[in-house]
Amino acid sequence: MAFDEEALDRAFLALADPVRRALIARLSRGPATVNELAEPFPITLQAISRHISVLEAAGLITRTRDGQRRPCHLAPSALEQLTSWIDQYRLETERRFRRIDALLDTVKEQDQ
Amino acid sequence: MAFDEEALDRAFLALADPVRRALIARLSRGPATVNELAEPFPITLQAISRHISVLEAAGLITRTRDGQRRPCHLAPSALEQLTSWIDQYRLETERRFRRIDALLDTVKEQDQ
DNA sequence: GCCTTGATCAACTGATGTGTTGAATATAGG
DNA sequence: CCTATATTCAACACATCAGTTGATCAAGGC
Repeated sequence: MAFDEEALDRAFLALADPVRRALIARLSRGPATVNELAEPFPITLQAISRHISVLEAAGLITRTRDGQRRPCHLAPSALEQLTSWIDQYRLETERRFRRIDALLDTVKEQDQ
Repeated sequence: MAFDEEALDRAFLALADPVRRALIARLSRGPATVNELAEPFPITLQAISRHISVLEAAGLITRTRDGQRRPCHLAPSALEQLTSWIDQYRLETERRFRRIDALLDTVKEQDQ
């Protein structure tokens, strides 16, 4: 289930916020409930709840049910798809740079 | 020069738009001017010019000068920093998953 | 049943993003 | 010089985002 354009929009937009990135950092160390996630932040629980919804809609986290709690879990496969998207262009550019360097070396050889 | 929080905001926000991602895809195949970049899109040149400014402010592209043209070049090192940011949390999560799997295997052994 | 706790929904505000049009700047080229 | 080309600036409209407060829903514990 590769990301379509709208899913990429949602995923990158989700990462474009320091609070949501901090939530991801926290979740990389293990699952947590909404209350646990909200605790370190100076903003309301409702604001954190909405940040979590954004991360979930972006596919970056999943949620389970534990009584009245809704624990959040990081979704590493979604993160992996984002790095793949970025890397395809980064690697293409780096390959191109290497080809240019090689060409310049060839010209320099002929110059001698 | 690692990305600080605001630089991450700008970089991920820059990627959270299909036009800007298409510009990056185009630039991965080589440098291009504003006019060249704008050509495939149904929006105004000014809108593309601003998208390019966003990419430049995010550090994802650099610009040179060629007479009246301002060619754009993709900056692979900035892309690399973004994948590094994502990967630190993805890899931590995957390590944690493996530890849990190993623990479950141990329990299963003892159960037999 | 009833109150508490965990979490979400709804409505509103202020800030920011994305597009437009029209004007301005700067370099190229005859 | 003068005009055409490449690009940007400025001002505006419209949509979306991030935060707030107040109300609501759902599950637990007694």
